[in-house]
Amino acid sequence: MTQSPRPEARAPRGFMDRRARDLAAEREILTKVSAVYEQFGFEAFDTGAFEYADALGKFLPDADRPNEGVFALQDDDEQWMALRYDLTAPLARFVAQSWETLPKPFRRYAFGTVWRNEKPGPGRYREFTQCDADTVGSARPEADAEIIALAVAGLEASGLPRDAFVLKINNRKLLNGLLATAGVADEGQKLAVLRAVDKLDRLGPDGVRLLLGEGRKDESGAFTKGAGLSVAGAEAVLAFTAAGVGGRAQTLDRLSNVIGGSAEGDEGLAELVAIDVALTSLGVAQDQAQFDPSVVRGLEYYTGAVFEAELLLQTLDEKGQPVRFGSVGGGGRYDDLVARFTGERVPATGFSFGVSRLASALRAAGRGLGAETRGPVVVICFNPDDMPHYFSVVGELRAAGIPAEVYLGSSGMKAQMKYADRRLSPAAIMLGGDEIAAGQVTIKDLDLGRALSSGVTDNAAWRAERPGQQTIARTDLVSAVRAILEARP
RNA sequence: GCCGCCCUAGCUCAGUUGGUUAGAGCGCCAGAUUGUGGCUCUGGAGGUCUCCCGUUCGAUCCGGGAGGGCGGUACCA
Repeated sequence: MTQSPRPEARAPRGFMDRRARDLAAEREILTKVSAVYEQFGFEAFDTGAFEYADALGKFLPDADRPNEGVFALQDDDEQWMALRYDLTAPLARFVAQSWETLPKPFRRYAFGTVWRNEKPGPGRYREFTQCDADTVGSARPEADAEIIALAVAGLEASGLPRDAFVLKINNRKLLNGLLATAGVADEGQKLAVLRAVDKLDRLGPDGVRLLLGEGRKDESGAFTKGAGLSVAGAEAVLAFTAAGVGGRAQTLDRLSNVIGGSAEGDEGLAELVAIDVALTSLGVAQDQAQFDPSVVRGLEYYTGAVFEAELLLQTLDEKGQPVRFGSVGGGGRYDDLVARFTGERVPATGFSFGVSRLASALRAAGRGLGAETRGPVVVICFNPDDMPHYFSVVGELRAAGIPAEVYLGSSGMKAQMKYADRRLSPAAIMLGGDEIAAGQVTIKDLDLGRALSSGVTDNAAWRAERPGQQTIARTDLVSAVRAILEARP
């Protein structure tokens, strides 16, 4: 037999192993957010992990670079398939495929894993869970307003404090109108302007001014080419992005002064007015959803309103540096996505957030599942011959709704106690020869012991005291364990 | 993708001006404690010093390349 080298035990980079604590936090988010979304009339919906690559749009694998951006492989009929990189593209495909039979507008939400084949970074993985809610088939601004209200309600339901985040709203048509007035028609130039504005929070107005004009050299000496706007054009864009201060009505007033005149800009303004009216009657407060012209959302496919859920938390990392959480989710109106399949324009709008990102935001806000996940009641194994007794105990406990297990390792008693301690078990059950003969059980309250152990200095005394330990009639097992659980939930 | 820094035990890091057996703290395992978690003490396991090529009598250390990590920048459906 040939000696093959041992594989290195490690997860692929960008892929995460998650233990009970993280999974519990994510499951809780999923449960609470789903309830809110269903209350808004959105139905649960999911698609498969793979799509045919051409359905995913711009990142078409080719023979040379089949995995650029996505994880792709060839089906046995030679068709390229790719793991979905978001939940919107599969939705567009499904809607195009099922348009005739769907109730319209189609309102759905989805939790699902998505994959991106790109360089991972801190807080950036190649596999993660997204949650999306979308309305397909309504061009009304009220559809956008409902998505915004739903996003606010969903984030709040997940446990994010109301003052820990704000939904920022903008409309692509405003900037398009502004640029049209300034004589910018080139799509590439428009995109460069969007990218420049997107960096406002990081580079500040001066850095963005450079990027709107000729370009900017950063600290490392690298040069980024600018959008090539005139000085007047750049100033107009900057004035526009600075208009988002105060309540929604004030921002609208200020915007109408800055935008003035262009047909597309006026259309965008009118949509924001309608959104404001709807939000107000839906009870979404001024400090929960604001208009902010500096919000961009990089994506090319947005055609109207865009939103971003920004975290306002100020926290410090291990080194004491302030942490910018930035955006926890975003979305907007995309009226052209279904048309890629059908040729027919179908208006759509939606919001999306990353579940693990939200979970870490909740942790930072002190609202995460702080407690470790509790272990089961552990039945100590003294002698394998007595297994039937041990299993009848866990059987009773389980039947009473109490998580329980028999220790099935091979270590001695001390190690078994340590095991139960490490699992954060509430209690250990001891059923040695003596107890079995006497029809009794010994129950050790581990929580009580944990509370007392910090004050103990002498090992012999600690062991002699046996805090929280009681030997009772076997028939009282369940009620005694239940008493321990209820005393310290 | 581009630029910079880094890679020694499970983790955090010492160290060798290139010389036989590479260390610490924490963690892990065991004993002291025949059926008891913490503290303490004692002992133990665990390393091709990231990999490959080169220079050298000799490389964990010097040079080149690759891989991985971190930071910045670009991109981000």
